[in-house]
Amino acid sequence: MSYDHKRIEKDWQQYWAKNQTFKASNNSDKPKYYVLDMFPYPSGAGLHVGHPLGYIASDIYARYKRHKGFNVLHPQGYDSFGLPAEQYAIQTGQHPAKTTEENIATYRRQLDRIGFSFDWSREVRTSSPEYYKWTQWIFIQLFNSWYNKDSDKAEDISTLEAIFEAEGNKKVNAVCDEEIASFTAAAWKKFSKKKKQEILLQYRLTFLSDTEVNWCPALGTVLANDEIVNGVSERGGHAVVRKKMTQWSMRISAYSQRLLDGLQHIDWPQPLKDSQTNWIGRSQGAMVSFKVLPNDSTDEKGALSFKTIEEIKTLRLNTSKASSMLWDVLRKKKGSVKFRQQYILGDFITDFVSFNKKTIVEFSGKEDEIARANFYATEGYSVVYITEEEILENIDKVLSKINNGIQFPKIAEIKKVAKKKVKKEAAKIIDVFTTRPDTIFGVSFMTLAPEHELVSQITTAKQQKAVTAYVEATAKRSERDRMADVKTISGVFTGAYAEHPFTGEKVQIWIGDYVLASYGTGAVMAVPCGDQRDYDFAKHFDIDIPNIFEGVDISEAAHEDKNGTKIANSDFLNGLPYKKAMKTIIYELEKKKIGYGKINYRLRDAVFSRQRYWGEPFPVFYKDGMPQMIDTKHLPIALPEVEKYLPTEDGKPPLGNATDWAWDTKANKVVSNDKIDNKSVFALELNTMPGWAGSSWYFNRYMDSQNSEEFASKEALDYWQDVDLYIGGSEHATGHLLYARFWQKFLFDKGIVPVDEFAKKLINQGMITGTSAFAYRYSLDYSVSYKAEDGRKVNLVLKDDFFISIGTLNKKSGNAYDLDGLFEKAEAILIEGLKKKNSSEIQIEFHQEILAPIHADVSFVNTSDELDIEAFKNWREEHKNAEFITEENGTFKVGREVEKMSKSKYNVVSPDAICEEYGADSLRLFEMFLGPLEQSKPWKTSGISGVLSFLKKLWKLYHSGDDGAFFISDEKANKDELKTLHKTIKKVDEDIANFSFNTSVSSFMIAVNELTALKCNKREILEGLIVLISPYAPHIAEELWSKLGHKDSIATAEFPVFEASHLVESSKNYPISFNGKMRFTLELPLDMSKDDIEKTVLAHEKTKEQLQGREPKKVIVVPGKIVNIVG
RNA sequence: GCUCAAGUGGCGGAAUUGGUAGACGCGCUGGAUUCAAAAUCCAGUUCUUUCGGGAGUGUGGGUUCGAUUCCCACCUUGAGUACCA
Repeated sequence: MSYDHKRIEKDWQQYWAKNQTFKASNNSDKPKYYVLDMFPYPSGAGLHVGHPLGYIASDIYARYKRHKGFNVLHPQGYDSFGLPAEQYAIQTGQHPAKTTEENIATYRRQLDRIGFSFDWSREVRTSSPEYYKWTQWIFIQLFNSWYNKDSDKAEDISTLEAIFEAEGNKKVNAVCDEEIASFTAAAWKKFSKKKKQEILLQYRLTFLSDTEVNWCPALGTVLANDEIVNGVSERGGHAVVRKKMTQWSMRISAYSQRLLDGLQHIDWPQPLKDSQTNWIGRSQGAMVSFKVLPNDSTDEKGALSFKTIEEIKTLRLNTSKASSMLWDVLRKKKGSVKFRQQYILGDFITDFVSFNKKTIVEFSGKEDEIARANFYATEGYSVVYITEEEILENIDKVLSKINNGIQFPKIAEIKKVAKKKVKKEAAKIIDVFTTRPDTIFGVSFMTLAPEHELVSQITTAKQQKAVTAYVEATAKRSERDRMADVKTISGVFTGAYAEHPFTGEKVQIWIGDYVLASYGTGAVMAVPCGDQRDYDFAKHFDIDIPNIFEGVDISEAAHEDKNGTKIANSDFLNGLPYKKAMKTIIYELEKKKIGYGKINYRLRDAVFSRQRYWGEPFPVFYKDGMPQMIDTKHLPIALPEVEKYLPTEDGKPPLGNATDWAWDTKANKVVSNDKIDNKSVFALELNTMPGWAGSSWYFNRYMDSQNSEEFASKEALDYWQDVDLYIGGSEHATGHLLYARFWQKFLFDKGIVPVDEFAKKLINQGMITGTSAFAYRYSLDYSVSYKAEDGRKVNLVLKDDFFISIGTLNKKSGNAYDLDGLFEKAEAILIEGLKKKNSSEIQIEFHQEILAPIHADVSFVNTSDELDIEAFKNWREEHKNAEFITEENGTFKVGREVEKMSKSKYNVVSPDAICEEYGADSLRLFEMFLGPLEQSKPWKTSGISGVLSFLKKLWKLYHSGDDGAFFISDEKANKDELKTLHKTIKKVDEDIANFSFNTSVSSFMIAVNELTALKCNKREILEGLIVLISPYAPHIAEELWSKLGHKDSIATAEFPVFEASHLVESSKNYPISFNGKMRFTLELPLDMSKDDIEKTVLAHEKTKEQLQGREPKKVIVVPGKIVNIVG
């Protein structure tokens, strides 16, 4: 009976499904073990052989742990919200849920075929309402929480309200918006309900704010930082621009330090930890305040000159094209909204104003913007800023922006502006963050980001023009441009000066785009002698470079090394090394109240809104412009049906197309938009959650995935605790893996989960790349000219394509293949043809020889790299008549190159085809055998024959009867057989502990080869052997196990126990080396003494031969290991 | 630029508390079986050689009786990051 993988694998897969062999129990006497894979996004293309690599590894581990007596949780599910299904919906109109459902079915079929031991009863799908009910629930928990820095954890918002009630917000130490005005308990009590909500919103862990976001116009959505690669969208490579929008954000920054600290307690790959550390970007330093000196000439920054009625009339006539376009639309606005153009309000002329809606529409970038904004704010107007470009680009969007502004007046902005007004009246201060406050005496200028709010206020009249031009130029430059030329130094002097806080000297204030508005305070104190960028800037603009380092030459470059140098020319810091100087200066700054020690993080709060359809809807409605959470007992808020999946015409997200998307607070259900009255029925949030929402907590849901009452029961959470082993790709380092850690810490703070890190150990599996096949096309152009009978000269241009086999190609020297034979042939054909035309003078000219590699589908290539020419010809019309120049033996060899596995490169190999031809066990073994799990390695189908023949040999060991019948002897095993078995047990135990699966496979091969040589068919050996192999090749293992007479699945059979006694040897084959080079070996007893070994070796004739009469200088004997003779 | 990882036969890779480099497999070569092919089995396969041997783990140094393994410098490749003050 021969090995029939198809029958065996089908039978056992059915058996496992029927008996629920891998269903994990939530209570067991066994110790628990949780093995998790990163769940897949079910794409339309299905799986290729690269995808299951990690799943196979985790499955082997899970099965191994079951053999070792653990209660194993090994679940699987789908991260099924996402862009591709939505893009497909936009193109075809097919509902993303349907596409997703179909793709999941394909995935499931493919996964089942590989024989994974998943507990499918716990499957989750992020897009199913039963699941996202709890994603919404977590969102509400975040909304109802604030971060208390004193207790260093998230707390319920009610504790914050209690504090406000009792003592106002002065003593509150929270992670919150930076600009919150302080208030007393009495003031708090007097605030309106709305005002209270506004204030609380600034403290919540998920909050609404106007943030600069990465807007991708092509995708019509906002992207997170980690979704942008090289300045373009990760998906599709579309341009990304900065844009201000009202968005939900997650206050992940509150957890910066804890996310950093937590890394020390988890066993994750160092490169991954490094990249998270890098992403969080902690830097220790100090905040320092610099006072801006008043400008010498104060007249030019004063109020606006008043304009006469005549002037205004002229203004109205001379409006720009964009302005008149907008006015044309605004004047027609229906209902209560009535706009006026160029209307005087106080000292200012508004662009457009609506009195009854208290809304002003202004073109951005007015010179007196701050003064205006202050005035408008104090008068209670909300301002919508627009630009000419926006109008010209899409006037409908501008209109919807204005509508939005009317509907939801921007509270935050009014507040900020109001505060700015207060600030403006006081002395202007530039705050900077620096990691080197110890170099403060080396400050010779300051640089502000062009976007810095003070720029417009401090610039002198003389510099105004240059500064405005520079600010505008920078704003226009895309992120990509700015990134592309890092080398160019640019900047402009503002004309203003700051006062050095210690020396009192005047320090020039510049603006420059090397300072980023989004990091620190958007301003730096420049120390050219200690920072290369400041140095370059100073050199470029000829600014002083004072040296404050003892005995360091700074004539060529800045001195950035902080250790081993002492500070000089720095008053009280003179002679101090870095660490002491840091301490001293921070002490001085704090004493003078002009600064303080501070730790800064690069990690930004995460934008949580997406303008998409296929994502979790927010459980949020808007009342009086303020977001309100829907009571958790009414969850889930199901995704509404829409007719179109694109954004609406007025620029709202796709959910704006839904007709039933309003919340009835009396009936507590979603109702038709018609019913919105803003009394009891309100508009629901139109954004959806980002892709990372559902994946940030799914590992907890698996513990109790069918629970409809709770996120997961306390018992389940307490039992499973956390993931013991998590396997997935390294591409999620700063996305999923950071967000998931953040949510876990939050849930831990709230007492919902028992641990604050969700995965103890994580392994990044490498990528399996494809091996593309190439046929080389030789393109030949030749022109023929001849004189026809009538005397006319005729030119013919002909073209021929040939494919050349790589072997033939390589045999030829030089860079081009010698095509003499072909030319002759072509010539003959032509001449033959032309003769018929009775031409006399024929000239043939060969023009071009182009050699181009063409991808050939890897399925046309056999194990010896030979192309199936017929299949290749039929594949593409243009190759149908091409000629093939083959090897001498008539075969056609393709060229090979390793590339990423992708459809467009025709190198994708599907696991289905492999399972069909070689079987799932072969696939599993081969993927492991390819190389170390964490390494990326190329797939080459030809290699799989090795593991298949291993399985056949294994099968034969158990079928040594006549005609290959199953035959096992109950005889006692001999020493050699036991040695082979126990050697293998030891190796496999070690390998699995080190996740070195590739070497276990080779030790199985060695074991089977040895046992075959020993003609071993003994139960004592073969029962143990098959349990060893079962995690790797479970189907054949089950089959042989049942043939051995077992009624139960092999899944929980006890793993054989290693006994060292079987490996004890009595002698050792010593390598005898001379000067470290091994020359021969010598079999000696292991209990021989050092001296005896030395004597025996030196007496050996081969030693004498090697020494050729010389006396050995030294003899090194390491018993049991080696003998080395130094001559 | 910075950070990290890795460089070993024709190919995937094995060997590190420093101790026989190339396990295991692919491919290739020869042979057996076969009318033939597939499958299977046997032998060989780092390079070089005057068949005694010699050289050899990216390059150049160093430590050591002994280095793929440890140290220093450099080169190459891959990944991440990008003016982070």
